[in-house]
Amino acid sequence: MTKEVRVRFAPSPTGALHIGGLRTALYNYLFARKMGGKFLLRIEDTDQTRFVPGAEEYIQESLDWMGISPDESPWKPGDVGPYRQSERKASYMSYALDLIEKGHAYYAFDTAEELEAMRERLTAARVVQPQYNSITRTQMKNSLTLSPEEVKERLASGDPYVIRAKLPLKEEVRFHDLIRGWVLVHSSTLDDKVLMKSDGMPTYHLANIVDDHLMGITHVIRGEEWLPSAPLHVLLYRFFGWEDTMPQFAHLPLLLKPDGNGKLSKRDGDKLGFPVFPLNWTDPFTGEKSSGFRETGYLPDALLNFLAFLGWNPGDEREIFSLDELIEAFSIERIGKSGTKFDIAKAKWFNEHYLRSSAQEDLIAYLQQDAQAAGTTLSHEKAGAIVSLLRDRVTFPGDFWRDSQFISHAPIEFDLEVASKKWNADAATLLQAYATALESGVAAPFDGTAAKALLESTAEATGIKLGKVMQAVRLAVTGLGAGPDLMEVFAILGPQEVAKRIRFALDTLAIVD
RNA sequence: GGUCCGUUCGUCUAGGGGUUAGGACGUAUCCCUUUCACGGAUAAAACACGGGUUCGAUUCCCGUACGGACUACCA
Repeated sequence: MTKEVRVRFAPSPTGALHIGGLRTALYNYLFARKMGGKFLLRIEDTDQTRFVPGAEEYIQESLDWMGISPDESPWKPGDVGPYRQSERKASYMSYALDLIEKGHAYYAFDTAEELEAMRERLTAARVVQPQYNSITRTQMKNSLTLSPEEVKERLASGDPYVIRAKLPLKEEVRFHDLIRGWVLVHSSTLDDKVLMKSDGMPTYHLANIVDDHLMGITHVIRGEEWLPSAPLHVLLYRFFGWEDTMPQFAHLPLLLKPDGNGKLSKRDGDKLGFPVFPLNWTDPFTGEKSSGFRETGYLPDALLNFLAFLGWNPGDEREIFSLDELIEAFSIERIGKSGTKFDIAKAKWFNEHYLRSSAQEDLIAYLQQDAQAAGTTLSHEKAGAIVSLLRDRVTFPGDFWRDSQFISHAPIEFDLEVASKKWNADAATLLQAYATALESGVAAPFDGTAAKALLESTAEATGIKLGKVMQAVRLAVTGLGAGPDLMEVFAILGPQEVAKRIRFALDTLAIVD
């Protein structure tokens, strides 16, 4: 029997969860579900200087909103907790000491100034890459160069120190990445990374390996930015003697800027006018606000579908996938290798698709909410009519309210360009007659068909070709030159309101032809 | 600079030694239609470059170019 698949999403709570992080979480979730395994959330808060209040909750809420909640998390602990690294602090030191005992790590007492001096010295000597490594450590203050007595003394007197990994001078580090294949790195290009910081907290590298091991993680699916440090991680597994249970790695291609070059960043969203975060976020320190996909009007299913296809595809030509279908179709092998530019137009297309297939009642609820927020109320019936009218023409739920303003408000001014082209004596004659007919009372129900029949008979009676004046009719009643089916609009407005608007237009618009 | 990773239409991608290099978004045109959308149809649009290997390379290999990540007591 094979081991149960366990994967984790391990963000740091340093701000709003980036959309790229959300995609990483999604892929982890899909893989876990596909394999019948578990998806865990571990908060990597080992850098207390960067901790941002609210960030954890933001991560949780984002995942919940997307429908990809973890099976185990700080809020839903399984039996390998705690799920916050700050709460696991006590355990890391013993692992670091174990490494020292095995000869794979050492104490280092160098001050920031000494490290800086070392880098300057190496740069001056034209060393291409000044780093703390198997060569330079022989000239630094650490437990490899100092006498055992002095080390003991410094430790006892509370001298600040870090623990560094002792990397081999010459060794090929080779590991298999599920997405990239074999990756080969020579240990001489690696440096002696800090494992334990002087504040007693582990760095990412140590905490990550220890926790993944302790939590039984079988697959590490993370961003490509981790690829360069993966060899160090492999070495650490080896040092600990955990190589046989080392997780498999899969390094995801990055999300890139839509235009030029580089990794997609917060600024891009601001600049190009689309969100790069799942939810709205206000930085608690600077007060800076960032908009979210949710508040912009993206449906979770649409965002899910869009995100899944940024770097992955099912291998056939289907594009619309529910979460369940994504789970069914997902495989790590089909994740691409190259970076992916973020194209918001495609996201909109997905959103339109999902919006059109949404339940009528949901859309009515959106519209009624917006109306309420604007200080009015819309009856369920009227909201329903508006939703039916606009359903195929909107991108976001908020568009229902925005694009139906002409229904809630009679025009006070008219599109002058359309007026100059389309408003003429024939139109005025027809509208005059139509308004009179409406005012003299119409049989209920006044639906789109009835409105149209009456308009057609009026046109016939006045001898005016309807096709020639339709746009003028629209202009008179809505103030606009284009829009949804006019007769349905009339039905929603009702005969009295239509007549009233026509009278106003007749009084206001000058005949130019 | 160094190390590592990558490169098929504008974008997301399928494909893979011999194909009219397929799909989707976007764009354009046409149809539908009282307008605008929706929908339908059609079109323009790609294998970064140079060497190999091969009967044949977009596909395999090597270079070059370009892009990206990393290069902290951040993750």
